[in-house]
Amino acid sequence: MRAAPTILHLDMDAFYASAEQAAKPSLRGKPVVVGGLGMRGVVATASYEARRLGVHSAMPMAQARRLAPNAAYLVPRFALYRTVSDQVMELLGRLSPLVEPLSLDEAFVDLEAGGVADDTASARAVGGRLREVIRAVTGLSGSVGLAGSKMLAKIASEEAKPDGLLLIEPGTERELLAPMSVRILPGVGPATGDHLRRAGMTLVSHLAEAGEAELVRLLGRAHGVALHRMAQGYDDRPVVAERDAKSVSVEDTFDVDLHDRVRVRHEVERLADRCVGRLRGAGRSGRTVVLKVRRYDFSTLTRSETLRGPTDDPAVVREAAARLLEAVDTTGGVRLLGVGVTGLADFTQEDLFAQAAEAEHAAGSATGAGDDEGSGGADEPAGPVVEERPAERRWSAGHDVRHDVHGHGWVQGSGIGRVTVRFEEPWTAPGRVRTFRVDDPELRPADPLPLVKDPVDYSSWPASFPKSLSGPLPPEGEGEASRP
DNA sequence: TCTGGGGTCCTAAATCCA
DNA sequence: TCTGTGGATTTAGGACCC
Repeated sequence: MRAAPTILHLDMDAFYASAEQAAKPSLRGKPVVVGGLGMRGVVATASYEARRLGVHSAMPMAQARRLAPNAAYLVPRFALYRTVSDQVMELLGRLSPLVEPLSLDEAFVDLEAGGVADDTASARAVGGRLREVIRAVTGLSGSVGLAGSKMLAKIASEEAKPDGLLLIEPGTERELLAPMSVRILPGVGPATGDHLRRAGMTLVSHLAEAGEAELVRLLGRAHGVALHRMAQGYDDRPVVAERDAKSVSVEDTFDVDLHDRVRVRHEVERLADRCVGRLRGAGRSGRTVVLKVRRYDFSTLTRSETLRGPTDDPAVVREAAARLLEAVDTTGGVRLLGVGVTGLADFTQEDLFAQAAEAEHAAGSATGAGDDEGSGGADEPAGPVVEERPAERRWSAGHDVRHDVHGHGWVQGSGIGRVTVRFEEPWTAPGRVRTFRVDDPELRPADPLPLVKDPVDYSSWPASFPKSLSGPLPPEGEGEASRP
């Protein structure tokens, strides 16, 4: 364990929901729930207003609607979140070459490796400034945890939420952890938590007292040893930048269970194509193809097949997935299908063969430009299934639009030939609502607007601060959450 | 009243091989 | 040649994370 608390964990507060509130002034201060709107959707993020009503992530959407019938329900807009995330990660990258993103809204930063902090005071100052800059650039708040290890930095940011900063002083780690629930430790989820509770261990102090041998007996080698160390506040995992993906997968849950075997086969092929599209988009290839099937009763099984060498050929993956499906009993219905590829490589063994072959008969088997993300397999294999694309434009709730007369807005809802739009921009007051025919020629889909109109120039941060923020450093912990 | 989608890591059994 | 051992690889499943 390093002496100084120079590992920083940043966690954006209720990220998706906050981004939607920043984009849509009329939703600020109101409960907002972002997640899948289908009949089998779950909550991805709930705003703090919605959390007060008992809504939390991973909750079935139907349950959320009962708890918060008046909340705004929105589908996630990953393009927007990724844009904001990129801004945040770029700022973190200025603090240190060692930035480890965990998701769109979370990352570790090794401040010491970046040379921007080497003691408690400087770390706290950098963390505080970072929060200011993130707010100025993105319009959103993030919470910061600072400690001598990843685990403790993450626990600190968790405790600091929302919109706070917490630094764990060196030497106070064990007493801080001791009275906390075992569930705060990374790797202790519902199952392990239950397991430990049945053994009489609910607090971190219980784990430390139990001893390594006992935990290993209970949880197995790797988990037991790791947990015992964590319980004592000991964690020397380094911050690792740029970790390569180890697998690529796609999956779909269907609104109603699939019973038709032909349809199931067809969906598996589509998933295989989508998976390969993503794989190619990342410039990778993979050797092991995995099929995932969730049945009507939620029982889940996987089947996998390892090829002789890595591939990024859609036909190869499709055929492997189809073979795997042959060995699966789907009577009773299929709830979810997934296709994945693991054993990733940066090259394809068949590359040379494929290139030679393609050069030969230039008439060529469909190279297919299969790199499109999302929009689904463009070219269907010849078959009787002709999917009619709905001619009517789709206006999905929450998405941005532009009207020739009324300007920028977002879709509040649509149905029976009508679409309702609220006209407002991130920097305007809450706007008016108007309703149009779905085929109104003056109404078009639009890209999201940036959340901040004229961001202060932070291009030289952290080397220097703009005038408006270059006052003296706040005294210890001012304006930040203090330790409970 | 049900339970998303994208990943990671660990375990254990079976199998193969030197 | 027979037997045993130990490792690596493949496969399936489970837990966990955001």
